[in-house]
Amino acid sequence: MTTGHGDARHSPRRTDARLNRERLLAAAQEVFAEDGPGASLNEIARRAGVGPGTLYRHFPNRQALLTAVLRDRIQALCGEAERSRALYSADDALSRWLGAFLAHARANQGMGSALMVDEPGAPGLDCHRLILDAAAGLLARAQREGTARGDLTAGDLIQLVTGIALSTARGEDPEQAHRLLALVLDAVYGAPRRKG
Amino acid sequence: MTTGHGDARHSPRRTDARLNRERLLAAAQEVFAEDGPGASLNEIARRAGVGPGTLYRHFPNRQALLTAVLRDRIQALCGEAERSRALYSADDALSRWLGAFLAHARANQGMGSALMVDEPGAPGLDCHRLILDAAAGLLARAQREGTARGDLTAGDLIQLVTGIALSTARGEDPEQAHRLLALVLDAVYGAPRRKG
DNA sequence: TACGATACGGAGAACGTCTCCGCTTGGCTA
DNA sequence: TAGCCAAGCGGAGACGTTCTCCGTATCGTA
Repeated sequence: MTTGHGDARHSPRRTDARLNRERLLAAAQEVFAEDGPGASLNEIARRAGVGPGTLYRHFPNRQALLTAVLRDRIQALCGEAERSRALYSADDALSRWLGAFLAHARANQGMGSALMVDEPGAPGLDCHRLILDAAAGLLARAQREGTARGDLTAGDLIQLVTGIALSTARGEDPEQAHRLLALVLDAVYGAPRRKG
Repeated sequence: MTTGHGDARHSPRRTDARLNRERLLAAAQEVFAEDGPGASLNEIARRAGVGPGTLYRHFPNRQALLTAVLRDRIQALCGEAERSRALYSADDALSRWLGAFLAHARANQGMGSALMVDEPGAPGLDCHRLILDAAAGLLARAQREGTARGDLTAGDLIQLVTGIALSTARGEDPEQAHRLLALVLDAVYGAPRRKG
């Protein structure tokens, strides 16, 4: 893995700038977790101990900041897909990973989902493609070696699970997301049913 | 049908007030359709030709305005459930109505969905229950007379379709929502699959 | 140590939500 | 028809948020 690739792209030359960037990411992680993806960027800057201008120089908009915060986790999530692939059967690997993806999207109060849904800039695309590729790999294998139905694209699958995350993100029933995912998985593994 | 019931509850005594309320609703319908549920309330007031204060007296918050705008459509939607019930088989009635519900939620850019997800105040509850009851009626019949699986609640079903609406509301592929709904319907009518 | 590029920070413009209160106006009563 | 008064209007303005601009401070280098 090219360790320096993703990081070097955004790391400033001066050490104080790099430090501020890290402080901003840490603060953003906190505040987003508390107040959701619509949290005040001013508050993030304040908690990071920098001015608003500094925040906006490092991250030109909310989306860029969200993407940066989630980048590591999403990379980890997609790495998990590889491991899942090695450990479990084709169907189980897909199911488990979708569960992890759902948990991730929900834990971030739809932030990750926001990345999938809204994509105003290029930064979101990275994560979108990353997730899409991970899902596509698992799905293709489940279609080849498992029982997943063939007429299903990774994009649709991700969109559906993203929808579950979005609609249950603020709900009070913590089990609901699991039930809905199980329902969807039933469809994924069930034979396509022709409609008369 | 008690025609005056829902209307009388909110109609002001003075005619100018009632007129302003109607103007506000019309403007809100326009602006929400253009800019989504996060549209500027000031802009709505401006386009209605009233001051912001007037808007906030009639509708204390965004949610109340959203609810009022959607109220008629939601009532119509739920009325459609009754008609569907009479015209089609149990399964078809459910499928068709869910399709209509999805179209409604998407057409409103997640407004209707916002009603389902966020419910800070009582006004949202009306619509939520209305929709839930309509869905529950159709689902119960499809479970009794049709092939819908028994371990499924109307709440879960609505939440799932709401999720489709949310995640596809801003998407560019207009067919995706239909595909996702079809997939979900496969699960609804497929036999529950026990997981080892 | 001195210099120049780099980055900081906060003032402030623009916009949004929502409130308050003095003025207007509709509808009832005589 | 005239007059009263409560219901209702509207916009100024307090306050929060996003995002920009530019004078100033600081880092890294020579």
